[in-house]
Amino acid sequence: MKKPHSTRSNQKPPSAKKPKASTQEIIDILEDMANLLEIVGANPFKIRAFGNAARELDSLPTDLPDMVASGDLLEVPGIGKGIYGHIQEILETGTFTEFEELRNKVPPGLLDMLKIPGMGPKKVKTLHDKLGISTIAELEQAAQDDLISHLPGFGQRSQERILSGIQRIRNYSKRHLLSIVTKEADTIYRDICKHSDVDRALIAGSLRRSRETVKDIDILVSAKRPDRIMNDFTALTSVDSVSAKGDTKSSVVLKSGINVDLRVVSDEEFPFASLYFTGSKQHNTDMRGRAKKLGYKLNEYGLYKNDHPTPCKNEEEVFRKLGLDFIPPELRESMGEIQAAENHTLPELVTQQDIRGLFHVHTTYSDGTGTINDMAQGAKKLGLQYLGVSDHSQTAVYAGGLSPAKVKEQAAEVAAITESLKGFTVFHGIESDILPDGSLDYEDDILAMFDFVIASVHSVFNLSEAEMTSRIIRAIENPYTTMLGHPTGRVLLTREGYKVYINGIIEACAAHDVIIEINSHPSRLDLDWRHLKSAREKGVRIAIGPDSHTVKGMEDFRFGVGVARKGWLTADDVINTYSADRIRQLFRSSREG
DNA sequence: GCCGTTTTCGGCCCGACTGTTTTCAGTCG
Repeated sequence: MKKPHSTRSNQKPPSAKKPKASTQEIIDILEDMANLLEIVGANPFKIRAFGNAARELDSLPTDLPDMVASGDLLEVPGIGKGIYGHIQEILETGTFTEFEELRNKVPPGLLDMLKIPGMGPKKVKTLHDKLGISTIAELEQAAQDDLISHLPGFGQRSQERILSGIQRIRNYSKRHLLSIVTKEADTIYRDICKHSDVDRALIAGSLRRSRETVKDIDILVSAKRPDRIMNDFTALTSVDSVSAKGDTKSSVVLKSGINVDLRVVSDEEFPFASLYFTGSKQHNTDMRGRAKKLGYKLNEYGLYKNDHPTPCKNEEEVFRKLGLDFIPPELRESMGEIQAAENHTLPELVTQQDIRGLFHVHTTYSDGTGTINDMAQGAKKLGLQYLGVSDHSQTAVYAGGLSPAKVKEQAAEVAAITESLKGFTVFHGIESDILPDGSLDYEDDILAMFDFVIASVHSVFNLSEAEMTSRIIRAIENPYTTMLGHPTGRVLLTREGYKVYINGIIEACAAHDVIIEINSHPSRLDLDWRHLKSAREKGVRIAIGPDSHTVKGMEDFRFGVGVARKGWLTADDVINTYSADRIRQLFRSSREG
C-alpha cells in the first residue's frame, strides 16, 4: 500500500532541511559500502543488496528526498527497511554509521585497487595481508619489484596484468559518451556483419538501450564457426589489446580505450541471448521472475518448461510466450515496462522518421559556424521541413549574443530565406539567458518579435536549490517563454547540473504551457530520460533541440530521439513531429495563453 | 540486506574465462 504523497506548491524546494547528499553521492556511498563489504568478506547476498539498491536509485523517476519523505522509496524493489534507514541517515548527515565504521577498518586505497581490471576483493585482501599493500602506488612498486609473482594464487602473468591494468585506469575514465561509443560500435558492427560465418549480429548492452553514457560495447553474434569470428575480431585494426579470447566470448580494448565484448551463440540461442545481453540487469531479473511465475525458466540460452526448450525465432516471440507485448530496448530499465507490456499499455514510441523539424540551432549571428541558409539547407538534406534558429541573447557576450539591432536584422533575413526556400520554413527564435533574477534578456517589444523563445541558464550556477528553482520558475511564468532549454545544465562526465527542484520545474511548465527541451547535444542529453515519463504524465510537451553550432551537429538529434524513447514519449508528445503549420499555431497560442 | 500466492526463515543466477593449478579459485558480467 502506497503512502500518500505530501502536497506542496511548486514554488518550494522539496524539504525544509537541505539534504546533505545528492542522489549521485548516495549511490556512490552505497556502491562503496558494497565494495567494503566485499573486502572484509561479508555475506555475499548482503553485498549484492547494497549494489542492487544503488542501481535502483540510479533509475529513480522522481527526486529522492521526496520519496524518502513520503516513504514511497520503500515501495522500490531492493530497498528494504535497512537501506531505507541508511539513506535517511545519509540525507541528514551525509553518511551512515555502519559505513563509517567499516571505512575506518579498511584503508581507502583498497577500494581504488578494486578498479584495476582483474582485481577483486580476494586478491586485494591477499596483497594487503601478505605484503601490506594498501594503495595503487604501493601495488605498482611491488609489481615492479617482482614481489607479487611469488604469492600463492599469483604468477608472472598476473603481475604483468596488474601493471598494465594500472596503466589502463590511468589513461581512460570508465564511462564514455553515447555518441563516441556509437561511432566506434557502428564501425565494428559493419566489419562483423561482412563476415561470411555470421548469421545474425546485434549491438546489445546499454548502447542498445540508448543510455547517455556507456561503459563498454557488447556485440552479440550467431554463427556456426565461432572460432573464425573470434580470430578475425581480435585482429581488427582498431583493436589495441586482447583481454580475453575463448570459444564463445572475447574481450578487447580498442585504441580509443573503449572495451568491446563479443559473444557468439548458436542461432537458436540468439533471441534469448539478445534479451540477456541487452539488459538492463534489473529488467532481466524481472523477466526471469515473470517466466518463473508462468512455470518457465528463462536464461541467456533459452526459455524452458520442465527442462524442455521452447523455441523462439526472435525477441518478439519470447515476449509473446510470456504474455507480453514487445518491449523496445530503450524501455528495458525496470520502470514499469513489464506491467505495461502485460496490460497492452506500452506507448508507441517516437522514431527518427517521425521528426519533421528541429529547434535550437546557432548560426554565424552568434557563435555558430553556419549561416542561417547553411543550417536550413543542412536541415533540408536531413529530410526535414522546418528549422528553428535560436542564437544567444545579448548578455551572452562571450558567445556573440545578439543586440536588439541584430535581432531585427536577423528577423528580416529569416523571412527572406523562408521565402526563397519553397516548402521549407525557418522559425525565428532566440536562446535567451535567464538572468539571475529570473527575467529574460530583452525588453518585451524585442521578445515579441520572435516566433519562439528558449529560456536557458548560462551563468551564475552556484545558487541554492531554492533560489535556482524560483529563478527558473520565474522565467517559465514569463508569457514570452516558449521552451525551457537544457533544464539542469549538466555536462555529462564533466560537470553536474546546477541544483534545481526538477519536479517543481516540470509542474510549472505544465501549468504555464511551456515546452521542455531535450537538449540532444551528446554532452548534455538534458532533460534526463528519468524525468520525462513524469513530465509526459503531467501533460508537458517536449521539443528535441540539437543545440548545434555546426551543420553536422544537427545530426545529433538522433540522440535526442533516443532519450525521448527512453522517456516513454510518443510522436504526439514531441513537437518536432508536428507540421510547420501546427508549430506556427502552437507558438501563437502559447504566446496568447 | 531483501523478499514472500509453498514464506517471517531460508533462499538469493551462474556460466565463461584466466591464471595458476594438475582440478580449481577468483573475477566478471
